Amino acid sequence: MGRVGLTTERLVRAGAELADEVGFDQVTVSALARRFDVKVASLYSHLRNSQDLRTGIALLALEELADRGATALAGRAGKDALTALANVYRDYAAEHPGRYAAAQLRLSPEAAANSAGSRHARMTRAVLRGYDLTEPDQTHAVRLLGSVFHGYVSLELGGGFSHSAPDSQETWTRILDALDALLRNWPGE
Amino acid sequence: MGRVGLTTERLVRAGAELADEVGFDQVTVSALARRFDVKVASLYSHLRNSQDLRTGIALLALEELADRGATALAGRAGKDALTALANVYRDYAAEHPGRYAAAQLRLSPEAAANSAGSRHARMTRAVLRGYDLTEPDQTHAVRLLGSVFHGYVSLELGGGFSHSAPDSQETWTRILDALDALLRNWPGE
DNA sequence: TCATGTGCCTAAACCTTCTAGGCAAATGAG
DNA sequence: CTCATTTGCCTAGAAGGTTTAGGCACATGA
Repeated sequence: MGRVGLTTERLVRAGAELADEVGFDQVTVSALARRFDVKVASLYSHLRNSQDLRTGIALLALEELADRGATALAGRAGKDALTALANVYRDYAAEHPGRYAAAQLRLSPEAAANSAGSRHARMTRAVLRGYDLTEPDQTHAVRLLGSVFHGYVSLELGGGFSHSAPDSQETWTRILDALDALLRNWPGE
Repeated sequence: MGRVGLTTERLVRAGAELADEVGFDQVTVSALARRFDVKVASLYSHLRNSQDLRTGIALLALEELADRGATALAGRAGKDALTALANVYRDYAAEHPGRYAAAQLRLSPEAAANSAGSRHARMTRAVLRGYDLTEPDQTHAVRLLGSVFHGYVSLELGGGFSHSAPDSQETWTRILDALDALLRNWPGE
């Protein structure tokens, strides 16, 4: 039996693909071993445990999302930037539902610190530079946008908006309009 | 060995408690059997399978949430109603994190039809009666509120807003102010 | 060409899910 | 009250996932 050339990197990537195909909670060390046609124990030279694999997929997803966000925001401002960033999350979730689910994994403090989480916060702040908000309102707005993006995408992914009129795309567009209006006219205290 | 008096009902309730204590994804038929000091196989007279248990917990959580919502909305309108319903979700998630996680479970179409899901949609519509929205804007607004409530609560539960200023309660209050302002001034097309 | 280390292996323990079949306690009919 | 039936929890066991320990062989660099 020759060597297959396993690395943590390759395992995490394959795990991410597996997650998109069968769902994040069906990602198992055994299934991954099958995919590489290798015995299960062999993976434990590259992974501390199965949680390690899941964390790796989560970190990968967060990086990919941040990369897409950075690209989308380049050269945009105001509502254009808002829409672009919002669509990054929604489109990524549609293309990679397993990875998106992974990105919601509760990370340990150390893992969170090493994650792209802060890039996401910074991107949202970048969007808000197009609106006239100062602290602490800007932080409130960052959290609102995070909530809406995450909430909408995960309800949509769960099938919450399918099979009922009006269609989800229409609502999405109108919600972004509404957020833009709200940010331009943020209520003072 | 006497009989313990297991029923599906009791198992689901105990499963919900277990979920709140150790997390929804740690809820297992084995752990439940341990809790009743009974052999695992005994539970299979009352549960078709472990997914059945999880679904039962999800349905219980949705009912409890809807009950709390109905109580909170009684006699309230406008922003008062908006705040009351929003706090139902947030407080329930804080008190019962495992059950709240269960409520996010992707249900089969049949289970969803038997769930309290439609009560939740109706409650949100009831809140919106205090604002001047007609279809299809009302549906857009229902979806926005669902997204914000769910998104905020799940980010908060995941620890997203802890250990950074301003504190989460402050943001929550300001987000509800902002949503109220937005609904009173919903942008037309 | 040999020494070393690494990669994947076998073996085995332990846990969770789930099915089949059995005994005994509870229940209800006569 | 007694007996038949139902029901509740049991033992046994298969199948699959996680994880550790230890081994052999292939790759690498001296």
